[in-house]
Amino acid sequence: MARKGYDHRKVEEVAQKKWAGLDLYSTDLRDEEKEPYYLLIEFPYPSGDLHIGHWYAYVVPDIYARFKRMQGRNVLFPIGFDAFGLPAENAAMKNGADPRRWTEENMARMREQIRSMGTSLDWSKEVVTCDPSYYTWTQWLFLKFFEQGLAERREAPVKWCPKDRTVLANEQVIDGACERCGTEVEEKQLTQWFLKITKYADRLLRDLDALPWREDIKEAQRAWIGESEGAKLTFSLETAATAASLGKAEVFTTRPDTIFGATYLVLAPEHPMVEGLIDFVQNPAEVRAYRETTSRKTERERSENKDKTGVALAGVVAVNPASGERIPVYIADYVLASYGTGAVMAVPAHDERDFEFARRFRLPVRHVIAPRRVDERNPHLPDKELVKRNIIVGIVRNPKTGNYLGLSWKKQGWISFITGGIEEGEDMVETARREIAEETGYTNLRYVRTLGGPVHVEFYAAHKDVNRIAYANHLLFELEDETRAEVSKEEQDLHEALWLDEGKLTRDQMDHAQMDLILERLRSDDCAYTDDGVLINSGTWTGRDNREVIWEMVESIGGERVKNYRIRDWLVSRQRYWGCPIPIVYDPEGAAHPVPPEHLPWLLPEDVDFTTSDAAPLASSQELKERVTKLFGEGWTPECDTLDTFVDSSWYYLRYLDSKDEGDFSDQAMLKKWLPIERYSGGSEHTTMHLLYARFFHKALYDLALVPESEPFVERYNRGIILGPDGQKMSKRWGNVVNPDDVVKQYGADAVRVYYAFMAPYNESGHYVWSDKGVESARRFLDRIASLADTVGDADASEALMQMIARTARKIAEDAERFKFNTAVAALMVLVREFEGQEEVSRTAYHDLLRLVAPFAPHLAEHLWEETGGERSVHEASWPEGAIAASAEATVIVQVNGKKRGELLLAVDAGEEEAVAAARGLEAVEKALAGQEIAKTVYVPGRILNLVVV
RNA sequence: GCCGGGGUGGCGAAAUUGGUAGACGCACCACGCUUAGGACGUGGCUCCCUCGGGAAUGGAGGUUCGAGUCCUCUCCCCGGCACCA
Repeated sequence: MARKGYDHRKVEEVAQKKWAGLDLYSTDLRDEEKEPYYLLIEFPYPSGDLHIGHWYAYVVPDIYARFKRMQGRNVLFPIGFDAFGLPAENAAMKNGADPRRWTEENMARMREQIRSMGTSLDWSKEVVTCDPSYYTWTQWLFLKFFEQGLAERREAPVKWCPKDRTVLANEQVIDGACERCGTEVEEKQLTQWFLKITKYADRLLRDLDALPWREDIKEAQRAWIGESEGAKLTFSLETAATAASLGKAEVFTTRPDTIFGATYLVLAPEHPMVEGLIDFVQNPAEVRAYRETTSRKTERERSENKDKTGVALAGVVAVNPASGERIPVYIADYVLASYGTGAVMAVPAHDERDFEFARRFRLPVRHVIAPRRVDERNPHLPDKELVKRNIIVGIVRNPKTGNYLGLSWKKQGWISFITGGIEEGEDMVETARREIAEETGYTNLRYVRTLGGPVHVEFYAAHKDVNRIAYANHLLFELEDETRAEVSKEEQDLHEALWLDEGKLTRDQMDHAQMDLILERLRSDDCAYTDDGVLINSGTWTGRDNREVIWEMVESIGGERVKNYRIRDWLVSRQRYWGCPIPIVYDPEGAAHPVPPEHLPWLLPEDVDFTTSDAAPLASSQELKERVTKLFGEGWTPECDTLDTFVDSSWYYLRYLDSKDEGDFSDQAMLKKWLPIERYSGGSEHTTMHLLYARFFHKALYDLALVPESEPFVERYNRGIILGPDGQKMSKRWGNVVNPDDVVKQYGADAVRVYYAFMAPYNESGHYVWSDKGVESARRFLDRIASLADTVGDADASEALMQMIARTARKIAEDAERFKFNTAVAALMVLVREFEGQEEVSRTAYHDLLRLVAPFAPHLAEHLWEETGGERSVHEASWPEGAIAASAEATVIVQVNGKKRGELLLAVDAGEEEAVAAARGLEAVEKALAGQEIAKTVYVPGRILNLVVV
């Protein structure tokens, strides 16, 4: 091994020049021979500070692009720049630079850096979103949306970032703070442009199912869209005193089955009806004050403080459409104006939030769903009379000992709490006191509380010979002292009282099928029961299963079955300069009109003072004002907001297919040929933003017949995150940012590529600590491959080596499909070791090796290919898929009772008898058998032989 | 809290989908080369051990000839959503 590594700088420079000379990476989109493969990576924002983590995003997909080309596919692997955005503007404000120049300088630098990685990206189709030739089509598409009613201007509460001085989309607000700068967002009522993504919520959700994406990505989108199925129910509002009609309030609920338990109604403070109702309430000042306070609260303040607040609309009542009951009406900020109908029917017995509110405002709790428990030890018997009863279960605790009072049933051997039927009109607490006294003698009891609502318990009551349904009400008492009255002879014959410690309170010990609920309710203070069960106190529905009748109930009260979504319309207006101008003008009356297509691109003005303006910077442009006046007339005014940059990036992948076209946004024939994109690789931070927006855009364009498919991306891969060498997120603040230029200077681009490929599987959400040692190790591996060149000769390669090459080629191809380049590189390492064992390496074999190495280390492979007499470029060579001969022999693992005791080299078609005989020849096997008889043998030819001796 | 994804050596990870657990690397240890260090080479490297083996894939059970892989329960970590009715 004479060679001590290679001169990577020279090798890289020469190779990159050679590829440029051969024009290897300009994809011919119209090629008819090769099958197309569209591989997409998220195009970068030209921030100017490309760190080593960015390499991960480019070089690993590049390995795949190169591999696919060698497999004979016509690979489209394009790139561009997402070039509008705030940082350019902020830099401009800070340094007085021009945003366009700042952006262009950064792009120039990044093009060089990305090329230096040895990427095979196709720059000939580059798109730059801030170029008028691009954004003219962004504007054109926006106007298409406008024509379809998918772009709409309306007043709405919006999230405002005071630091960036612009509104934000919901997706850009994280925990009530601006996603970009962390400033707490404010809520403002503004007139803004929205794209109606909510119209597509259902399809965005449904179409996810068929996509072969990772489940966590799909789940994140599902959660973001947030579908819930329920009903809209209408409550009439009237004055309490005179029953004069005050209109109708529509509520959205997912639990219309609990309608009989609605004990009050809540409107969001911002609900449009409230304004009108104020005239009729007895406490208008209070209502106004509450609305004022809530409107001043930020999103974060509202969600941080979950204590319920609200104000009654005194004198207003709502009529329950199911029961006709009149119930009070409140406004409270736990009801959101922006979700559902902005109004809810409150069912404290079966909704935790309503329960909390009811407790605070002392509103009644009415149970209408009873959990169902069936006593499996005592099930209903056929042909027995069914008797329903309301009962109490008296639970008596002795606070001194912590024990509970039970009854031991003499004949039956049961242990239970004290139970008894409630007579018509009898008070439950009185019933319980009476029963406890009669059955146990204890009379000095303090009533503590009732444990939740009634429980529906089904069992066969042997002593009465009937099938029973008991609605059990659990009442908790505490023993005040041991005072005991005498217990009658009859009762004493049936059972005797005994004290149970807490550990005895289990279903195993106690004769109550509802023990789980009793324990749960004893442990924590009672709260809402939100599960399913049997309807009670619900008029004619009483006794029915809630899920069975839920939609019948909706129908019977004139409700409407609807789906509701958490996702809100996409707010796209930005009060910033460096973005795509919204191609809208306003007539003197203030009505919005599209800028006619002949005036596109609707250019971003340049005479803008964006450093001082507090409103939209475009408002300061004289040129824009004059332009509008000139084209549309006196009194017409421009739209001064720009579009969210996520609009620009929602369709860029379509533009790659015809990036220079001045007559259309893309090319229909090419869209048909190249869509959908086979694989889209990016970062997890875009799951509920870019990725969702792009899917929405694509569906809207599909409905406009502008694209041929309704989903843009077949597969989506989210890569892991590269941490600094200290295990922290790379950041200038920590001083742990790894500079790619330094690393590449020392180890070479190929070493970094191999390091990233080998580090871990790509499509996983892991965090990986950057390690110089890892790159060093990758470099050592490359040096070994380079050293092999010195041993290349003209001899033929052994069949064994050629077989190993073929198997490795297949292994890498399989791993590459799943982006598991870590195991692919491992296989290459094993193969290289095999090469190192040869005295002379055959040229053909070595060239095969270089072809396998080429996607990973494209520069070195090219250099060695040329050095050892390869033609043109290794990157034009095909993937070496040799035939793999079936091997005649295989290692069979010999086990005794499932434990490995040895191995055998056997013909793959060896029979069981032969295998057993051979195995018995192994000393370790005989020893393990220890003379015992073989009861059973399991033989999988070519794999395993298990001898079982009981 | 709800939903999703995961827990395998000191670390990154493998494991033909029920058939040799830890491939391939990093780090570490020993030896060799060397004046020395580095680089390189050879070997070792889950734990325990009386050197025959034994235990081990977060934990506890189960199914199976055989379980990292399948089932039940449970603990922990990561991600998403969260006053969404």
